[in-house]
Amino acid sequence: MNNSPNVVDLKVLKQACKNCGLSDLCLPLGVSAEELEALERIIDRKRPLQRNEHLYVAGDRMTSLYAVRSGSVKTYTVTNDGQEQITGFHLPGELLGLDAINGGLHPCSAKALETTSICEMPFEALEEVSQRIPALQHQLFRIMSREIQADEHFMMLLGKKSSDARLAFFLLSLSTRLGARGFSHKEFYLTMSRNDIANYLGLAVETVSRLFTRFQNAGIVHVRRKLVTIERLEPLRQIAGVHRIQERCQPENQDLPPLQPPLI
Amino acid sequence: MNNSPNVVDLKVLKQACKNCGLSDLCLPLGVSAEELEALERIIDRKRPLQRNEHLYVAGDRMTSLYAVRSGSVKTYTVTNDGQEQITGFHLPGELLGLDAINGGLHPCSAKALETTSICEMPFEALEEVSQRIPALQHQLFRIMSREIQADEHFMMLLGKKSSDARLAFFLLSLSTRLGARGFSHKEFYLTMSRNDIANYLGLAVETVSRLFTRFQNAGIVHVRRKLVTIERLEPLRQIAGVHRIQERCQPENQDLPPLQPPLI
DNA sequence: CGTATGATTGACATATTTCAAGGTCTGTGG
DNA sequence: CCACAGACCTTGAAATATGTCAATCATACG
Repeated sequence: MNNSPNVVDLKVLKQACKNCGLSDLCLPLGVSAEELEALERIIDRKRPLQRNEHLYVAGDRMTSLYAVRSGSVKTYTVTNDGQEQITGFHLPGELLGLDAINGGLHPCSAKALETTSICEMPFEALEEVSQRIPALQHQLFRIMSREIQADEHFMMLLGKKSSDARLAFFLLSLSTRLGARGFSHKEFYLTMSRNDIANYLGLAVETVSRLFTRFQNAGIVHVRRKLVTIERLEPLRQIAGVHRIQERCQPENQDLPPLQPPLI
Repeated sequence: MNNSPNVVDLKVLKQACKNCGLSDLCLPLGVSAEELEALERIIDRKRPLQRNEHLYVAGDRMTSLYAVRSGSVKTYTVTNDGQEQITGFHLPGELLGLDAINGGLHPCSAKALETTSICEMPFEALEEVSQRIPALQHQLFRIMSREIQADEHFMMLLGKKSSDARLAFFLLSLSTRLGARGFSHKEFYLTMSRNDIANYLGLAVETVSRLFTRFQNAGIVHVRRKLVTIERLEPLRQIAGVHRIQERCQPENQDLPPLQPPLI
């Protein structure tokens, strides 16, 4: 079935891009069938990570990029005053390690939030292959560009948006990304703790907790521990002040009471 | 002197990468002399922009990346509730437009803060050339990676740091970047307004203004309108809680009064 | 089951924003 | 060259969103 010359491990090859449901989210987008083979040859599938296991830690030499196949990963740095700062949560189909190309060392650590399987792509090989396959090079540029764009968007969130807008955005982002991966848009498990969410969004845990209760009392979401159900999408969008990227900006955030003010 | 076949405009060619003092900050880093020629052939130098002139506006089709040659540029989006959000200030040697590769449209607008000259690099040509020149491809990956890394760092600033840390970081960042470009580390003009700074740092103008006075009263910087003089670097670093990237993290932020508390 | 960890809730503290006023440049046109 | 207008910046006082501290509660896990 697979005529690759270097059959090291059947399990590895079975999981290659061709048969991966994520291929349209991940690298192979826009890469032809033959080109895919060249790509597959360099991609390795690591043993799955257990919850809390590290994929790499800050300071590690960067040798590969990684794609999440299933599960989820958080990346974080430790600031010099010793506190953790989460830089991102990564879902299936998303790439990890792009921030390390520049310096050759990982500036962040990456830790599995649940049992997670990962594809490893040795970076030098990836560069070499993308040297031969324009579509792959282009795709890599696109992926990095998308990351930059997302970061800019997130900077706006942190710089200008209130706590409720941040949480709403966070939930919508998860919903959209999980939806794109074939999971439910409406109902999902949070694989990260409230602490992680707060940390990521630049808020205190208590604030996040209060917001969940407020959202729930307002009938917008239902939250039971880690399980989130989005009940009404539109209000959530309003709260997030969604900024549907790539759309002409018309003031859409007209009225709507500010989420039942303090909601005493 | 230049044997390029398509001599359209002498002025353009005179300004090519080879003679550009910024080449070690900009694309050509790590590109050999011959390779440089191929690169130069596609780089165009636009007429300088006047203050407040746009290089592109959000929604424009992306055709080129741009490098700042001299002057400075701000990039910003307008959120759907109509307020501007500045996503970055760009100094000589820095690239613009990386966030647009993904969608093909510029998600931000770019506006000159002063008279500014720009190199234009048609993106398709750039991709094609970097297909042939591994070092250029690598350099592009690195530049995008660096951008991602910087964004992550900035996210931490916005999410976790106090207003004084933000302004201190901002001043240090300008100082470092200007220094790398041959300008003074210690004394420079702010080409952006207080409003722009506040907007960028996620603060109110008034807060920025007060912080400048506080820093000045503490003898850390001297500020007279747009002219900033850094008097004492270390305290500024302490306030910023510098996170010297790529260094082993040891708590270095020990004591030092929190900038003469409220400084009544 | 009991313990530990994470989540929630309340009361209080505070950094930063908002509102309001006044001050200071800078460029323009007389 | 001067006067003026408008933008920009600074400062103070009051308001507020969010953080901090502390206690309780729920859940998961050994």
